[in-house]
Amino acid sequence: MPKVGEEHLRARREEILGAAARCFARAGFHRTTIQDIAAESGLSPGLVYRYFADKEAMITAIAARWHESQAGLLRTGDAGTTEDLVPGYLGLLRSLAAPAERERVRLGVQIWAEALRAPEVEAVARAGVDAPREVVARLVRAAQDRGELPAGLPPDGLARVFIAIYQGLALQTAWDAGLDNDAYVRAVEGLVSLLTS
Amino acid sequence: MPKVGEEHLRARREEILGAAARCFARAGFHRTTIQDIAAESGLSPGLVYRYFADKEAMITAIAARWHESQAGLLRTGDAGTTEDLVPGYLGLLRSLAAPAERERVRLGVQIWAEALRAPEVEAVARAGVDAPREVVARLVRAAQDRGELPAGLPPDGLARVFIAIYQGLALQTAWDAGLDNDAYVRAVEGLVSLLTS
Amino acid sequence: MPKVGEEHLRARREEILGAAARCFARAGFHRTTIQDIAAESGLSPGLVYRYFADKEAMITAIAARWHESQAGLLRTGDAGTTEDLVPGYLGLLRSLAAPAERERVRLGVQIWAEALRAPEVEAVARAGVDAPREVVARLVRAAQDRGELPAGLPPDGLARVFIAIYQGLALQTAWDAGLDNDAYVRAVEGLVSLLTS
Amino acid sequence: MPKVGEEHLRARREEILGAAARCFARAGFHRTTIQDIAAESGLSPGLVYRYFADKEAMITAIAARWHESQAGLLRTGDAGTTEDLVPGYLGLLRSLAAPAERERVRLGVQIWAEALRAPEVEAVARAGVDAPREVVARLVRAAQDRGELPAGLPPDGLARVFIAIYQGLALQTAWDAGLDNDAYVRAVEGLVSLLTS
DNA sequence: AATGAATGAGAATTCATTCAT
DNA sequence: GATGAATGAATTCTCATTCAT
Repeated sequence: MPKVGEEHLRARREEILGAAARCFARAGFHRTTIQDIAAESGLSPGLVYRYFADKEAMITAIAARWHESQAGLLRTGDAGTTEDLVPGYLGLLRSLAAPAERERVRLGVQIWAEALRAPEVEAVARAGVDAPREVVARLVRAAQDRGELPAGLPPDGLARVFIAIYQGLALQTAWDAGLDNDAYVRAVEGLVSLLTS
Repeated sequence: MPKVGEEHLRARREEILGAAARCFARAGFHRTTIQDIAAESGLSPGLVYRYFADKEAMITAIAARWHESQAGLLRTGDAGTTEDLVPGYLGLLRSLAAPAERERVRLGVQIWAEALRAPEVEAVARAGVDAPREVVARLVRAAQDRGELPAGLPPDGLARVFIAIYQGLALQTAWDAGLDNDAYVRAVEGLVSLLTS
Repeated sequence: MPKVGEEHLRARREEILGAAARCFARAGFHRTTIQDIAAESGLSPGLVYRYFADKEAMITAIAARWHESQAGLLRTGDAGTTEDLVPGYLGLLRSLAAPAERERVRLGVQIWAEALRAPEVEAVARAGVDAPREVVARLVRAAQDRGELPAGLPPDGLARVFIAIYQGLALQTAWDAGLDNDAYVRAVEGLVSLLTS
Repeated sequence: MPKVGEEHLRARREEILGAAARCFARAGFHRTTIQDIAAESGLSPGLVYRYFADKEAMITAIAARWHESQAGLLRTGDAGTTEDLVPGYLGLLRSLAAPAERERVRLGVQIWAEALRAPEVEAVARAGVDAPREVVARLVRAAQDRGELPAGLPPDGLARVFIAIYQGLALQTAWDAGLDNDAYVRAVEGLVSLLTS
């Protein structure tokens, strides 16, 4: 009986998504064929379609997976006070330099572009930005109330700026893996310490 | 005699690129067909190939054109002192909210992703970032020498951060044309004034 | 002991054929997948192949089954004299209007078309027409001998005409379940009574 | 300039439809591939799609074409009085035996089956039956008024019976090109002369 | 016997590119 | 130069059939 457990199904799905992520990171969504993904995952093309309705669905799943893991990274630094937040954020920026993150970073940029055309991907991308933005904005407001941050700064705008600093670094890293991540992070650190002093 | 031909050639090329830019911004590089571009420009598909070797060449040309116009925007605020630079930079951020910029912004995001796969596009994109980065880094260094900026900050890193703040806003604007550009710019303004005070 | 196996085998086969008939009547031979038939019969796709060599074999079996049940209907009115035959024939025409016959009628039209390409189906279809044709022709000849039918009519041709009148009604009913079956049968009745008077 | 006249377009379309008709008559709609049609018409697969949106559209066009030519045949015998109609009808029946009609007849049967699944084909098939039915019914009514046909027969039913006699002969001819068309027609002739005497 | 996951050949369709006119 | 018809390779997706369990 090839009846297979729930977890096997899930594992298979992950296997395919992993292969797809590697292909997509390497060649982009549109230059990657289903055959490529099948070959990369060691499966047959037909089988891929038992797990995903079509290529579009795979792209959406990849985007969702990407933002989930992103959310996981964010939660690491998700304490509650600004002081705890800052080291987490800087760590997040530093992590972009890790060679293991190369695939993720490249994938992220492709997803950003894809979000402009695929509404499902857009929804996922937007949610992936909105959630942390709201968290950060709330923390900024709290810090302003405590007098730890200048009162004049719009919390939402500031949150967006910090997200942009992350996005821009990701983009620049995707283009040039050898960029000086440390100089970047130190510049950000300097800015933040000006803010909180 | 060859002058006219040259001019005409150039004009035609621009015409086609304009049509291509509209198509690409709308549907992305890979969902846009040569037939779409021909239709949008009012020419025949065959004629497009007299001006561009292939689709790849059109994408590269679009990317180059994009970074050229970007450079043009940057030059506006390219005075020499930090004080002149800041209003220009803030103006640049504000300009992203203009409806007329919508196409440019969307196109930019697509180019960022394309740069990951097409070396020619990557070269163009990298140059488009490196040039302003060096300009800004030089200005930062000068300002640090004059004591107008804290000495501890790595000029290159700081330049990258400002570029990231632009890129991230562009990305967020591409996704959501209705975002609060003003709040963003005020947050950046706050950061900058902390820096320069 | 083999009796039970035999019975079971036959029953299973019938079960599958019933499911296949429903699917085929609904969607045609070529738009119906083995998976559809498996789902409709509550079995697994693999199991279907223990009872039929391939899809072709199922279609042939369906055609055979159809003509068998058709033969059963014909036998009802298969007495021996023309007088007994006529009510049976008219009853057969009337039966086409029954909602329960809808599936059979639709299936029949599909089989007619399939017979043009599959020699096995053709053989079955031809036999299904030839047998009643010969019966009717024989009866016509007998009636002509008894002087109950005009002598000049070719018995075989007339038999074919009556078959055509059935086939055509079946076809028209398959297209439009709401057609006026009664008017049709009364017209046929009129024709027949002219013949036999 | 490969700009091509309207008539060339039309001719090309007819060319493709002709090739498709041959393929469809031979192998049925679903065993015929677009490649087959392209090969049969001496064109490339891609070109077929400049003339037809998809395979479905080709099938519908084939069905429409079939019924148009059918209507042409009918008009031949479309005089106005029953007396003129009868020879035309008998001629129509006889024409089914012509070898040149073999393709048409086989195609017709496939269309009948296809009409059960494709609404567009159904509409075409229904119109192809309804129009002559109404014509015949009107003529029957007129003949009844003139006392040339028995008054008791339902005109519409009788018209359907004559259509069925045609359809059934077509079907039987499709299966067996060698059937005795003459015997069939003489039987019909006998029936008709009983009716009108 | 039974399952249903897995296979992979095959079919429809698209579209970059060419080329006859 | 210009056209747009024509090409055909490439790609997505389906589904009959097999096979490990």
